[in-house]
Amino acid sequence: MPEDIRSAGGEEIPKAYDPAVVEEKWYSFWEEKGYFHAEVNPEREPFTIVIPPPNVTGSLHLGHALNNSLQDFIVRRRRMQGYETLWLPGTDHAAIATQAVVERNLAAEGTNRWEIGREAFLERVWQWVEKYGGTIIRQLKRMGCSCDWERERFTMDEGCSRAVREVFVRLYEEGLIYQGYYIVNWCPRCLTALSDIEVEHEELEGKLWYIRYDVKDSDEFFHVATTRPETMLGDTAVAVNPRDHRYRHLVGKTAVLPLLGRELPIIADEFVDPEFGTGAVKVTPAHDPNDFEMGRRHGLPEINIFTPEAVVNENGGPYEGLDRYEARNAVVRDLENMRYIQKVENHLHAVGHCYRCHTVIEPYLSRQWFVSMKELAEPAIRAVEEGRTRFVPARWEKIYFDWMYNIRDWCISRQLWFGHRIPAWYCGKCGEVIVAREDPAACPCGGELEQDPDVLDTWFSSGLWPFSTLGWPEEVPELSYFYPTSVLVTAFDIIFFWVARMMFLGIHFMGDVPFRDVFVTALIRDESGKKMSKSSGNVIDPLEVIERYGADALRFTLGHIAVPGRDVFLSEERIEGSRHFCNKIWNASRFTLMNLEGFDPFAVDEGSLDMTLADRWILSALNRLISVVDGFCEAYNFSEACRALYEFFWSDFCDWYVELSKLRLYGDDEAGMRTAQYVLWTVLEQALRLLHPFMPFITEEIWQRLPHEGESLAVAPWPRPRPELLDEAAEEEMNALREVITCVRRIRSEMGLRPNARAPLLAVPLEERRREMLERHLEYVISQARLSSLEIVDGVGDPASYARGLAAGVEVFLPLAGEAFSEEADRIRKEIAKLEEDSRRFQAKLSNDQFLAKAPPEVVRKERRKLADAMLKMEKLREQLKIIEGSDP
RNA sequence: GGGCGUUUAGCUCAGCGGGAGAGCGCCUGCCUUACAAGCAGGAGGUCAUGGGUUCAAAUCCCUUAACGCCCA
Repeated sequence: MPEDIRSAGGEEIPKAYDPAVVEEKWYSFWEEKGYFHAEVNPEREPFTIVIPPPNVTGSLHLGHALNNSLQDFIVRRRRMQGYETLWLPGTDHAAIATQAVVERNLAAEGTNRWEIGREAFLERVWQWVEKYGGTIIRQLKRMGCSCDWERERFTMDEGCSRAVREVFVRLYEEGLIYQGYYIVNWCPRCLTALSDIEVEHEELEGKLWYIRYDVKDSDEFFHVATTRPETMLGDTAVAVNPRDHRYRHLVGKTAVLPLLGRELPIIADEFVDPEFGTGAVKVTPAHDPNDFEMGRRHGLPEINIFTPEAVVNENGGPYEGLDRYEARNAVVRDLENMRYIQKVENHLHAVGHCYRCHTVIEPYLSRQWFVSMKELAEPAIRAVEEGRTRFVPARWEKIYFDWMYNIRDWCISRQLWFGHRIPAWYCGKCGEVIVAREDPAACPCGGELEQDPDVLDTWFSSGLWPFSTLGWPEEVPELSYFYPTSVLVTAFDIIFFWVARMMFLGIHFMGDVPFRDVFVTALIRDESGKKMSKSSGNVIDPLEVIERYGADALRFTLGHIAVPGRDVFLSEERIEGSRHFCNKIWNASRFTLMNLEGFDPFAVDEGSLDMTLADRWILSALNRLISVVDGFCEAYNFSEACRALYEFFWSDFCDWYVELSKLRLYGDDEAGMRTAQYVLWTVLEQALRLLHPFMPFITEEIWQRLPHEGESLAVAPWPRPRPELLDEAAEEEMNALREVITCVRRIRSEMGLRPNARAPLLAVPLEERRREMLERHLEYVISQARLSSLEIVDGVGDPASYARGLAAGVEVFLPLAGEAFSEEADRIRKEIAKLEEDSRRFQAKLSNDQFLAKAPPEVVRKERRKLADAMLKMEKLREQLKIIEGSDP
C-alpha cells in the first residue's frame, strides 16, 4: 500500500521528506516569477528592509543564517499580507578585513603592498573580490532568502561611491568634517588609525612601576606610577592634582626625567586622580589620550617616540630601534640599575586591541580626518526618545543612548588602500586643501594637486546604506517610496558601529529616521557559549547543515530558539528535531493527499457541510492559532510563533484531528467524508500558509500538490482569523473527551494491555452533560482508546473486577484480566496523597476571606471547581482502594 | 569602576502575577492501513539564595552568590 500512495495528480509521494530535490526547484521558480522583486507602486503600502551587508568576501556563518532567516520570516509574511515588499540585499567592502586577506597572500608570495605599488595592489584586491564576492549571496539563496536580487548593491559600487563622496563634501562644507593632528588609536600591524569602537578592551594582568623623579636643583624627589615605563622617553611634564597638599609646593618647579635628563615642568591638573599610585603622574602627550588632552591644556610639547610600527624612533635616544616591548624591558632594566625603581606592583588594567588583528593598540599622534559628532548625535538621540525609531527589545535603547550621549568625534580616515579614497586634494604650490565632488584637474593657483592617500572608514559608507542603496543622492521615486525602511534586523554588537551611524546620517541627509524598528537579535554561540567567529575557529557551516537536514529544518530551528533578548546555543539535536517536524508535516500532508482523491474544495458550499465536534474544534483551534501567530510575529517573537505552530500541527492536528477524521474518511457516510476532506484540506492549507515564512520550501512543495488557487504559496494571502469559527463549547467538550480517552489509555498501559488488544469499557457519567457528550461521541472514545465496546451505565455491580479511572466527570471501568494488582493499590495511595495535599491547598485558599473578597470571581470559581474535582477523585479512589484491598487474597 | 543579562526536569531552554512546561535523553509497551525521522503511556523539579509587596509570587521589588556580556 505505501508504495502506491499518489497525489491527486497521480504522482507518487515518497514516505520521507527529501529537501534536496525540492529546494532548488522552488527557489528558481520564485525567482523566475519575480515574486521577490519590488517596484514603486502607489497602490500598495511599501514594506522595506535593507540587509545588513555581509563582508563581500566572507562566507555564511550561523550568525548570518539567523539574522537573515529572521529577516526572511518578516519579509515573507509581509509579502503574503500584500505589502509591496522590498528586501534589498548587498555586500560591504570591509576595507580592513578584505585588504588584510590580500596582504596575507602577498606575504606568502614574499612581497608586500608597498613593493608592488598602490595600483597593482588594488587590482589584486578587486580580483579577490571578483573571485569570492558572490559566495555569501549564493548561500543566502540556499537559505531561501527572498531578497530582490535585481536591486543588489555593494558599498563600493558606483552609486554608493557617489553617495559617499556627496556626504563627505557636504559635511565638509557644513564644517562637520575637519582634519586635525590628534592622538588616535593606531594599529602598529595594520598601520592604520582606528575609531574608538574598533578598539576592543581586555582586562590584562600588568605591572605598575613606581619610578623616582628628582626635583631639579634640590634634594627633593617623588615617585610616579606608570603601567608603561617605556613612554617616559616622551614625557614632557609631571602632573599632580591641584588640591593635593602633598605636592602643592612642587607645582611650578621642574623635575628631571631619569635616563634622558630632560627637564619637565611640574603642573597641576584636575584630571589627576590623587588616589591612583602616588598621586603624581608622568605626562606623555604623544602616547596617551588623557595626557594628550592635558598637554593641549598646558601647551606642552608633544614628543612622538615611536615609528608607525611602534618601534622607538630618534627621539628615544639610546633606545632607538627597539620595539615597544623591548624598549620597556630596556628602560626598566636601566632604571633598576640606576635605582630609580621604588617598587613594582601587579596591576589589572584594560588594554586596547585591534578588533581585526588583535594587536595591542598604540595611542598615536597623526593627522586624520574627523566627523564632528555633537551636532549630528543630538537629533538621533531625540528620534529614539520620541519613539520615531523603536528598539526591540527596548533595553537596547539604553546602550544606544549611553553611547550617543558620550559620543566623541569620529576618526574616519584609514591608512589603507582599499576603500573610498578621501576626496581631498593638496596643492603642492600654495598648500590649499580642495574637497570636491569631482576630481579637480589642478589648483586654481595653477599648482599641481595630490589626492589624500587615505581611504574612509568602511562604516562611513555602510552608514549611508539605507538611502545610498535606494538611489540617493539622485532624486528617484524609490527613495521617497521605500525610505524610511520598516525595520532593521541586526545583532547588538554593531549598534554602535552601524545602527547609530545610520541613524544620524539618515536623519541628517534624508530628514527622517532610516528605520521605524530596530530588531536586535540574539547572538549565536557555540556549545561552549563562545561567540561564533572565524577567528575563534568555531564556525558551524550552515551550508553543511542544509545539506544534511534541509534549509527548512535549519530555518525553523533558528526561529524556534531565537528568543528575543537572549543569546542562544545551537546544537545539532535541535536541528534534528526540526527535521522530524518537517517529516511530520510531510506525512500529514501525504495522508491528506491520499484521501482527497476526486475532491474539489472550491466546489464545496461550507453551509452544506456536516460539521462534527472534531471539525468545529480544529477549526476553532486553527483560528485561535492564526491570531496567536500574528501577535507573536508583530512582536518579533518568532520563537513563540514557532512553538505555537509546532504544538498545533503536531499535538492538535496530527495527534487528534487526523486520527478522528479517519472515522469518516474510511466510513460510508458520503456527506461526512466530504466534510472531513474539506476540513482536513482547510486546516492543512491554512497551516501551510502560516508555516510558509518559516519553512518556505516544504510548504510550497506540498501546497502545489494540494488543490489550491493561485500560482504560488509565496504570494498567497496570509490567513486572517475568522472569529465566527471560534467555538469555545466545542473546545471544552473536545478537551473533556481527550481527557477521558487519555485516562483509558493510561489504565490500559498500566494494566499491561497490548495496544492492539481491543477491550470493552463501561462508562459512568457523573453529570448529565457528560452523558450526552459520551452518547454523541461514543465512536471517538472507542476508536481512540481502542475499545471493543463502550457501554454507558449508571454503575457497575462488581467494581472489584475492574480497573477504574475518573476524568472530566466520567468514571471508566475496564475489566481486569484476573491479575491481582498490588502495584495498583500503591499507585492509588500515591495519588490520594497528592490529591489530599492539593485539596488542602485549595481549601486554605477558599477559607481565606481576603482571597474571597479580593480575587477576581472567575479565579474563585476556578478554585472551587478544582477543590470539588479533587474531592470527587479522592472519593472514587478511596472507594476503589477499599475494593482492591478487600479483594486481596 | 559603571551598566546589562542569566540562574526552572539528567541536558538545552520556554513561561514572567492565579492549577510547574517543551524538545532531547531516560523507562514501559507497540511495525495500530500518513509518518519507527513514528504511536501510546510513564518517571523526573524546596523554579539559585535570603527577605519584602500581594488575597495570591517561578513570575514584581530589594539582598546575596555564581556565571556571562557590554562600556571605561
